[in-house]
Amino acid sequence: MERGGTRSAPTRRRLVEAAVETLKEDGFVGASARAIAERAGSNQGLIFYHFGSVTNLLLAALDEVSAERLHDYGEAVGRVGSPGELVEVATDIFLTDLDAGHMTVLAEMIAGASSVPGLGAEVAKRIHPWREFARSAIENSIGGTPLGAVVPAGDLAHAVVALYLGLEMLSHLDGDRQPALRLFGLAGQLAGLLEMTGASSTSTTD
Amino acid sequence: MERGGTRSAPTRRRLVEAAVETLKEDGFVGASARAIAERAGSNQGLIFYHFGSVTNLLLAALDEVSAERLHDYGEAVGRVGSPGELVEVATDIFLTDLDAGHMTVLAEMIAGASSVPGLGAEVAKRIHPWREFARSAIENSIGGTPLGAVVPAGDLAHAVVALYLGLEMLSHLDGDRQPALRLFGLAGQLAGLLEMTGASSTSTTD
DNA sequence: GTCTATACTTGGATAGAC
DNA sequence: GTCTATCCAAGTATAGAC
Repeated sequence: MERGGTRSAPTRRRLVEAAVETLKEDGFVGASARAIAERAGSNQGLIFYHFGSVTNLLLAALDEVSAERLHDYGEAVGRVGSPGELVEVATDIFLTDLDAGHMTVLAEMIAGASSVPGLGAEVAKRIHPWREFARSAIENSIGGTPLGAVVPAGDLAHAVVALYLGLEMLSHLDGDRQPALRLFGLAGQLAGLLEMTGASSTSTTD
Repeated sequence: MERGGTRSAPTRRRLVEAAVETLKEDGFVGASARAIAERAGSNQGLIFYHFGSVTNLLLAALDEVSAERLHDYGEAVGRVGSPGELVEVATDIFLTDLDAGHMTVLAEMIAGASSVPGLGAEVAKRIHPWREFARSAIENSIGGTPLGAVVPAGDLAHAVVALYLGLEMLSHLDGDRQPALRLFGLAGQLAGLLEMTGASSTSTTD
């Protein structure tokens, strides 16, 4: 239901969506005010009216993707206990993100941050929740196990985010997602092995 | 010792070096013909004379870094046997690359490839040797062990390159190399564990 | 809030003098 | 092989009409 009077932000939203799409398809370099505005079906000047600068719009795009992804991740991981299940869900998430290009937005913003003063800190701020989410999911999965006692969840989370990012970039580069797929298969096997050797944390009453 | 007559390619080399530095400091977006030429102390037009386009110069820069790195890697890994030693050497290499910004060149080129048609394939071509090198080093290290029988070296190499890339991007983003450092420490511990449980491949005559 | 028009800057690329 | 000058396209950003 729409209000006839103000209807405050349809253009703003369209610009953000267009910015996301442009980052996915044309990368950071291709994400100019003109390119984004054209994709949004509106004009270039509105970007500066609504966001002040192209950079701010791109950050809004990153916020959008970040929020959406973290929401979906939370739903997916909510009902996960064992490491095996976690890997299974992570594989699913990874493939979804890869095909939809969600991570491309992140990767392009990180790389682009090298070129725009001050952007790095803003991007870092927005990546922190991803790492924190991974840490929490990992802790819930291996927190009570011997492995969890040896390997700090925070460090592992950092590695997972980095690997996630690197795999996306390589997959995107030559359009081949097979190597990444095989890796997740491998991770699944290792997780299965882990569940049999170490004590699992799922519903084990001692 | 310099020849007085032709002295064929000093400018060309200076441009390549300047391109490398510019990619490191200002990223793909900042690596314009004018910015590179200024850093090289020569003028913009020479880039097109020598390389035809900025993109070609950037690829030459990537070639340069790639060749130099693979050479150094080869030297370092040449005398490595056990997984523990491999991790040790890898840590050293990683820190060197991180501080020198070698991987930044790679990361920026991969990210920038999204924006320039045809660049992706060229960059992919130049990354292939890195993966192949990693595969070979891994195979030499765990090839004869039980782990090597379960985990394909090629898949692991892909993961290593991806992780390497991802860690560089995250470290570069917020200027904090501590998380990456802790990870390598962790990897060292795991490798040590591996050497004790599984059979090591180093000089074991049965 | 949206559109058109425009100022200003930077960048890729070429021509021509030296 | 190098430098200057220049063209043209694209980018950011603002002003002002609607």
